[in-house]
Amino acid sequence: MEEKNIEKYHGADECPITATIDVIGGKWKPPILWLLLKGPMRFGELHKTIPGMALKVLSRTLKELETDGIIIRKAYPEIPPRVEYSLSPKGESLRQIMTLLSDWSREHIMGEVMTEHSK
Amino acid sequence: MEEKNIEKYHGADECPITATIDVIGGKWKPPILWLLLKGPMRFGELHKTIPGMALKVLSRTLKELETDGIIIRKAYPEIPPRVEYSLSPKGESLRQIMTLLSDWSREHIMGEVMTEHSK
DNA sequence: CAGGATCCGGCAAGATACTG
DNA sequence: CAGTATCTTGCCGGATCCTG
Repeated sequence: MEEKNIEKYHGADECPITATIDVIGGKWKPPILWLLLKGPMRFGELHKTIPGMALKVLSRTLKELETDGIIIRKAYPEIPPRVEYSLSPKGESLRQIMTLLSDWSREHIMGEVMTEHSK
Repeated sequence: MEEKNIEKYHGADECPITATIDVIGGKWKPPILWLLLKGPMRFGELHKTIPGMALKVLSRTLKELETDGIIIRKAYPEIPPRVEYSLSPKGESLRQIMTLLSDWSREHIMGEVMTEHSK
C-alpha cells in the first residue's frame, strides 16, 4: 500500500509548525523576543523601544509569552514599581530559530544578497 | 556610552523575524508548506489532506505563497484541469527552518523528547 | 511606573453557491 | 477539477480611560 506517510490536518493547530509559530508569531512577539534575546528589559523600556505598539497590546503579549513559559516576569516590590522581563531557558532555546528566521529574511526578503551561489 | 545596539521598532514590520513569519506564518501556510516539503501536490489533494480549510482560503493562501515566490503553480491545459503545486528553490531554502520549528514544538510543546542530540 | 478594563474597527477566515 | 463570488463572523490589534 505505498501510502506516503502524509498526515491529515483537520485543524491548523495539528501542524507542529503552526504550534511553534503560535508561540513566537503574531504581530508583536517577534520584536519583543528579538529584544529580550539581547538581555532583560523593563516594561517601560520595551514600550519606548517599540513605540508603535499600544500599552495594552504590550502587556497582553507579555502575559501570553509568560503563560507559554517563554519569558519570566520579575516584579520588584518597590515604589515606584519595577518589573523586568527576561527569557526563560525555554525562551533561550529559541535563539537559533530566531537567528535563522532573521537571516532568512535578510537573504530572501530585504533583498540582500550574500552568496548568490545558487545557479 | 556603551549603548546597546538596540533598534527601535515603530512598526512590527521592521522586525526581520516578523518579515519571515509573514511569509511562512498565518493560520494555514505552515501545514501547506509542511506537506509540499514532502513533494508536489495537486489542488484537490491539498484540499483533501487539510479538510479543515475552506476552499477559498486554500486558493488564496496558495496565491500568496506563489506571489512571495515560495511555491510554483503549474497548470496543465487538460480536461479536466490539473494544477500542481511545488516548492520553488526559495521555498526549499526554508526546509531547515521548518524542520527546526517542527522539532521545537515536539520538544517544548507536545512534550516529547526525541533525539536529544543537541547538547 | 506598570498595568487592567472597555469599546471599537478591520481583516482574515468560514460557509455556501456558482463557473470555466 | 480547480477554482471564483458573496456574505457573515470571529478574533486580533488599537485607542482611551482608569487603578495599585
